[in-house]
Amino acid sequence: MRKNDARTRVLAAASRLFYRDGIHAVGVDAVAAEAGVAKASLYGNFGSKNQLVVAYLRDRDQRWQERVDAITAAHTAPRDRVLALFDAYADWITGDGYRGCAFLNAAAEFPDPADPVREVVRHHKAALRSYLGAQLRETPDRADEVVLLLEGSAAAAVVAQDPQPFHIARRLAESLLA
Amino acid sequence: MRKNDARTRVLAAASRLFYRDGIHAVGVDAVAAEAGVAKASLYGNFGSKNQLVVAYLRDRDQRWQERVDAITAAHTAPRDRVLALFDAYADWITGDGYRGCAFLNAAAEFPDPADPVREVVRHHKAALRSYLGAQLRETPDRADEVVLLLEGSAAAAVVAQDPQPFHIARRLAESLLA
DNA sequence: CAGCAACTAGACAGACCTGTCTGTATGGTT
DNA sequence: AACCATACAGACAGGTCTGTCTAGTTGCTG
Repeated sequence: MRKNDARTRVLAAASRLFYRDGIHAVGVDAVAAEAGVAKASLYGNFGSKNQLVVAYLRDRDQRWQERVDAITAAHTAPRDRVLALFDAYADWITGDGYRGCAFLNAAAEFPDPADPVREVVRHHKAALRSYLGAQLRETPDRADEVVLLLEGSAAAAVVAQDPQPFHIARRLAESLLA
Repeated sequence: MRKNDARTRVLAAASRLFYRDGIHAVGVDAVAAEAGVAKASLYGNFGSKNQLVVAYLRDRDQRWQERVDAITAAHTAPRDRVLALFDAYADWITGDGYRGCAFLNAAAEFPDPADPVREVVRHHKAALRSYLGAQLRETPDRADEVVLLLEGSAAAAVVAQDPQPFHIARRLAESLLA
């Protein structure tokens, strides 16, 4: 087996299970089985379940940044880029298995603000704010408002099980950025 | 001990612990101990932990409705009533122990949309939508937008540990309702 | 070819979980 | 006064959790 292959597969399995079922609800045995990997390899690579959770969120943050970059590349005007984000979020719920923002879900399961998990969550949200701030640098207040619309629609879509919140948010964002 | 006293105390203890630490992280022994009640009384009154969780959320929903009614009573104009909601939310985070919306947190811990827990969550959000719809019945689109702003700011405030999201959302709501 | 790092399966300890059960005490109602 | 629903404390069963450990296997590298 190639070096770090076990690590990669554990991370992929953790991402699927933690996101789908919730973090506390998934044991390390389940992650190892889903990855097709021995538990010792999981502990050898990550040290503890908590560190695996942090790695899972960091990985997800990185993949999210890459997706945002891909969306950015397809448009030039800041306004189009931001609106494309709403479309991407709406597409996200259309494919099944939508469970909302993995970072907000993790924050719900880890109450202590000093927990390393919460630091990753803050980092992710800061990155979102930073991206929007860069796109809308001439109207910084708009960036904060768009963040609220994105977070709100992601949360509302979980309950509604429907992309409509994204459509409402997008329409509102359109008029905000007019 | 008076009839149903144990039930009331269990519900109060569950509300404290489930909200503060998360539902999966709190065992029934901890709830019984916090309530100063025997575990058999807990099971006699609620049947199972899952049913206790449902009762906890229903109770919270009811208390929330009462608070909203109190806020409503202090204002007459629909616009003032809605804006007062944002103020109440901002006050909420100012007192410590803020952990966001208990219903969104519960939804994060109970992934199955068919779970009774999720039904209570949908009921709560429908009540919020219904309240705003009644206040803003002449501009129903505004109601959906205000819901997004409230949900978004509640979620963002958890991560930020700061009432600023509520201020931003309130400012945006003000201009929406102008 | 030898050695080493990373993998494998699986048993194990110790803690915690939910839910049940036994047996006793107590307060309100008839 | 007698009864009964409800409360109590706490042991218990059966399962799952995290994390460790043993022992054997595989595959790259010098």
